[in-house]
Amino acid sequence: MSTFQAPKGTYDLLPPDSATFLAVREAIAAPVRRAGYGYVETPGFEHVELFSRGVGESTDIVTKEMYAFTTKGGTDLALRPEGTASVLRAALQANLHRAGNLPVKLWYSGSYYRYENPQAGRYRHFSQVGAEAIGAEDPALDAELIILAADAYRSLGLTGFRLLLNSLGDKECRPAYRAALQEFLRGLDLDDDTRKRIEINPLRVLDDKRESVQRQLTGAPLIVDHLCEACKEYHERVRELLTAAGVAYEDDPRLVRGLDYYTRTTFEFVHDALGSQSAVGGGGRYDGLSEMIGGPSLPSVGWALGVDRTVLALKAEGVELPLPAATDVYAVPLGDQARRTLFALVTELRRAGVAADFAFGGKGIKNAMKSADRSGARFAVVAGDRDLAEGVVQLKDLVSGEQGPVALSEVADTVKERLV
RNA sequence: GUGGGUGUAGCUCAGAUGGUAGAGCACCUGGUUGUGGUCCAGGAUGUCGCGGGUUCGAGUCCCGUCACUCACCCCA
Repeated sequence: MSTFQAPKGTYDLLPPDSATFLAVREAIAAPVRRAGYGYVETPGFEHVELFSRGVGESTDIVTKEMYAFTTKGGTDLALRPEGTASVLRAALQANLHRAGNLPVKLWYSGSYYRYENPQAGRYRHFSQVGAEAIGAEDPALDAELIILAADAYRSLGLTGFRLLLNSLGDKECRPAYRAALQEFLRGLDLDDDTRKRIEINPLRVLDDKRESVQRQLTGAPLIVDHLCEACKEYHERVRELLTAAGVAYEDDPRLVRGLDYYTRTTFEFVHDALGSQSAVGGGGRYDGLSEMIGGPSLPSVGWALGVDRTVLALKAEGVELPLPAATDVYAVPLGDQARRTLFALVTELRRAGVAADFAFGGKGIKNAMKSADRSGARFAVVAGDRDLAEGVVQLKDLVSGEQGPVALSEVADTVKERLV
């Protein structure tokens, strides 16, 4: 232990667990890559305004969870609390939407930061893989993204997740619904903070998990009953396409989500074995966000899936990902001559595409063999003067324990053959 | 921001009513001077989170503090 430890709400990714994280990131990314999404990487911080205008002044994310700071030059920046606003900003800045090939499809993978009290599944520094389809209004696009996310979870072997689906309406129908909801909520017995929320963002009151609040919400007007024809039609198409693709969903008329930019389709993937922080991923359509941050009208849809929480979900379900061995061959030299020869052999094996490692540090054979065992390697290559005089090494199968001489020049081919 | 729980060996954790700190696993050495995983024999390991108080004496009781953790809120 050093004097320092990772800051509150953060943790280090270390072997062997870190391999699972990499695998999860890749498993989530694979389906979107196959669907024509291109990789985008944006800075870890942005102008604070991008988030306050994009994500919404009334959201918790902006009002209390942002790591905001002022630079020496007087610029107000914030560590990114989410990905969508940055990605859209980057696309607009580079005029990707003018290349004439809408939608612009992008995916990303990175770290996000929120100043919150940590608890199970909730960290101040967390990882998301996200995908955004910018500049097209088409229910098939909403469905595509949802299907890709569901397929990603499935490919990992997860079975305990559910998909919650809702529509939040658009600028046609949402204002009327909002007013109706406000009127209903004002008549309830609620605390001051919640009363304030009624005026700023009434929809989010529906999401309150406190029982005292939920009890009063039973007769609340629901957005489903207030959708305009266009939204109703759109939502119905999304649902049809999901069903046709074999993706099960649950209609959740109370699903709101905490970011202001969502319109129409919203969804959340939840996992029931994760305790309080059950959302493993979520997203939705954000038809007005581009204009909010000074761009043209670009109806878009996207999602972000939490890497940390997906890993927790795998653990909760007892799913072990099939991770390839980090090392296939471990070289154990006896004596100086053998060190030179085997080190060269290790380099040769690596260049031939075989994962190989070497007993560094001049340990004794017993220790070196123990290291070979712990490396997870299938084979150990042992050689001393005796073997080298005959131009061979001893190739030992660490699973069966069988060992035999192999000509030095044939080690690579032999190993490759026996590994498959 | 607000509550609850927990801090003892590398890890998981025992240590009623205060009396000089333990187990399992892991680790190291040897049995095998050229062989791991099994087995056998032996071995090392602690500012008992930190600071103060009570006491002849505190891992144990009291106060404070820090860290971790779970939950509210919110979300990935």
